[in-house]
Amino acid sequence: MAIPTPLPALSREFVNHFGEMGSRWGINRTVGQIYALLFISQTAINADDIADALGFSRSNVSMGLKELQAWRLVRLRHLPGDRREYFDAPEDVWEIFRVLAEERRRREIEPTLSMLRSALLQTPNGDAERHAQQRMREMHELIDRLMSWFDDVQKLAPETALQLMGMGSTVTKVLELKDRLTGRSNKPAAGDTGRNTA
Amino acid sequence: MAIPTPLPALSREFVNHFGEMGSRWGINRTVGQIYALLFISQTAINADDIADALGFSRSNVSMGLKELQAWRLVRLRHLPGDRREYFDAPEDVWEIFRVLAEERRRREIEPTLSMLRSALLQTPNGDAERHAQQRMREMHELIDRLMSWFDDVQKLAPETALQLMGMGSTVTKVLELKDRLTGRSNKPAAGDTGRNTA
DNA sequence: CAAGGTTTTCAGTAATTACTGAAAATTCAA
DNA sequence: TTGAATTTTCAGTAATTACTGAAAACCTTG
Repeated sequence: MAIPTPLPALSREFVNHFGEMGSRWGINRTVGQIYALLFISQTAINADDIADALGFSRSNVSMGLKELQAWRLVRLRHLPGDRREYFDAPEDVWEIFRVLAEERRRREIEPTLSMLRSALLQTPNGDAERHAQQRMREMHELIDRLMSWFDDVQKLAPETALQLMGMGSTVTKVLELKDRLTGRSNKPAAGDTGRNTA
Repeated sequence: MAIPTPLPALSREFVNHFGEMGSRWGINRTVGQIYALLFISQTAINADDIADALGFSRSNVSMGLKELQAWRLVRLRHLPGDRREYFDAPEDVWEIFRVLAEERRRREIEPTLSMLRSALLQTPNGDAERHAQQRMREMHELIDRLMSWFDDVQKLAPETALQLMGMGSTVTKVLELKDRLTGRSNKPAAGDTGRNTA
């Protein structure tokens, strides 16, 4: 179509917001807007329509879609009798969150974990390095715990996980009870990951 | 000192890594390196020493420290008999994580929540907008749940929270038990936040 | 396998962000 | 209050990242 259909006001706001927030989230304006558009769209759309709707060049949309695919946030679809590629965003918002968390972990956390692991294997030279290494150990330990806990939560089915979300205070109570029953301190021994396999 | 003391190899690696990852974490190289240096440092250090150690201009360090203070990741100290400002990073890594999560939430999530809230108040025009609004509702609901759950966890003392981290699978078991006892479905009614106030 | 439709690549350019040095502002002690 | 020590600001420049248009590559099907 020659004159691109302007987005309705509500959608426009949403799309613009994602564009602006993009930089804070580590993606660029284009990518943010494309994702927002796909997220609220009722049907799968093709690259030309996206370019029209958002006023980006076709090549920019192509790159943006590539990045969104790398993030596993959009799916490539094919419509019968149409050679063009259509895209949509998965429906289940919990699943979207899970994928996002997984990708961020892979890109933003794993590299640091592996740097820390290698640093912890080295022999420190002098007092300053010994202290530095100790700090790295503390950081590694924290990330490690956060990650294995996240693994556990991630394994849960969506409904169970959502239910867990609402149980913060309840869980505390359970822990208190457990402590009272077992009458032990919470402090795990050094080197213990603290994970409960029961 | 005229010739800046070169950082020991181990520290150098850590600092460089934080510099490189900085862009993925939404901070720049300078800020990442400054934070890394403070994190592993045994003592508080002043801006000139940071500039020397990392080879940045004094003004760049000043800006970097300002940003780290805005993130509440570093503290300003004063040494008796020295007019210069010294900085250090809080010790407790769990506390650091908490502050970081809080700040990211404020900067990266709250603006979106408030945009969504305002969008949900509007009256949709036509089918497309109605669907778009429904999607926004789903997104809002998810974020809302994640955040109130995070509030709960955040209230816990460090030891308890760390312990919770190790309990993912156990918590699932508790939920299963509860369901078996009460014999009800997990699906909360629409509009229900699902939070358990018990 | 040729042609038309479609997507991707990439070199060049625009826009944004990071960094510096010099100057201004601030702080504190004398 | 002055001035030396220190920090902050900011205009200019460097470096990086985003975006475009044109051309190349990649299909599909006639």
